[in-house]
Amino acid sequence: MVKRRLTAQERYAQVVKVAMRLFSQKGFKGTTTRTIAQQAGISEAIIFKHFAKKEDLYSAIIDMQCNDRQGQSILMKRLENKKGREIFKEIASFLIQKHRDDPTFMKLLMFSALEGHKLSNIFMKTRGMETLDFLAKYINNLIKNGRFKKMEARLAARAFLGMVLYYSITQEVYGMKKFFRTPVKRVVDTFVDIFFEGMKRRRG
Amino acid sequence: MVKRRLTAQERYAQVVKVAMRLFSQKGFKGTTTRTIAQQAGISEAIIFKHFAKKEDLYSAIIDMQCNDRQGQSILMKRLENKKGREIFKEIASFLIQKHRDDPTFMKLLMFSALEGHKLSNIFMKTRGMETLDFLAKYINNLIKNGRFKKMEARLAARAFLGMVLYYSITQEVYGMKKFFRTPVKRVVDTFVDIFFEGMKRRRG
DNA sequence: ATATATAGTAAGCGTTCACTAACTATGATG
DNA sequence: CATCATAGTTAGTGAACGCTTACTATATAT
Repeated sequence: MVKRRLTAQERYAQVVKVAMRLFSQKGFKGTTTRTIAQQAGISEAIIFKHFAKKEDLYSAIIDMQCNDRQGQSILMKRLENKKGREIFKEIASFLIQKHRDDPTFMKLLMFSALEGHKLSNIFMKTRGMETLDFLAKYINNLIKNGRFKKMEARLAARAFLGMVLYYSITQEVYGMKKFFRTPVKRVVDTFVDIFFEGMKRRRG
Repeated sequence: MVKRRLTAQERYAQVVKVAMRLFSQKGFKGTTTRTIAQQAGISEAIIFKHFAKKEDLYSAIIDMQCNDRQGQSILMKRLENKKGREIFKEIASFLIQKHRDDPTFMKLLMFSALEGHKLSNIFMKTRGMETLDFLAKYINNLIKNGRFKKMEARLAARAFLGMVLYYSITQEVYGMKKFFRTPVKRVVDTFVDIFFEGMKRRRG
């Protein structure tokens, strides 16, 4: 088994991947370039051939994550044949499962926001807002056709995303999954039921 | 203006306070003992007279925060004359306002969870669970007297806290307050309305 | 086969980190 | 006023940090 020499692009991508994992586990300050090099199986100098400064690794991660529409398109496919309550169920279970299977990006985003890097800013302004607006738009439709009561749609969207994403944060980051092992389906059903019933327009 | 020499206890408390502020701004790894000393107006060596290791500052913060029942008792006083929907409104506005006025502890807790310190673990196991159980118990009462539908109370409590706390996180940590300036009252009314109506038992 | 571009390494640079030893200044007490 | 416990300082320590320099190994093109 001989290690093939990687091309610049391959190595670049690998280092970004390793850095992302480590930043999400230990934070930017908590991750050393030495460790990144070790985990990537190369010498430190190689990292600095590709990235002038350690900080530049963060920019590369931003590019990668902001351009990666894979997760979004998977979700959109899953939403195609759904409507009403099922839309919210699909979104909730998608998010909870995604973060349960791999909390890397969620943690990275939290670290980024706390450490004041641009990643969280850029991501929130683009992808975060997209998600919020998508939900708000959908909620607005339900308001217009009278199934939901009049309501500030974006605020309602934040309420829904709050239930779901704070659940993921407490489970995966705050370690609640050691104490609460409720099946995803029940969690989703409960959250969506509360939200959907709470949003319903009622006569009288 | 001559600086009085502080007693050991006074200095101890001051250093903990400064450390807490800095840890919440820059994280544990991102805060140097030099900076703590500077901000406290003393030399580094003094810190190590009180705390054998930098890590011990974290333990001191845990003690301080876990024993501080001030916020909780203020909230309990405010809840005394309230019932029904007003309880949830009071809790929501208390949490949102508290974190808006001073997000220090929220950020500290997030950093602690991400950096894997004991603070978040201990706090969640004690105070976090207390809050959750308080809410769950209250929700259970409303279920028993038939105003709320049958429901896993703890999960419902997490849904409500999720709306509220994720709102605070996005506002204060993810920088959403630059874009969303909705008055607290409207946010609280919206969230509580969704939750309370969503939880209501309905005939038929 | 040889030249050339480049992936990769070894070794160490100056700086900053957590932490310490050896000392000095202050203030309360007799 | 002298004593003495202790709050506080100065000036470092070795180790670890981000980053660089000067070099070697390997794949590819002619």
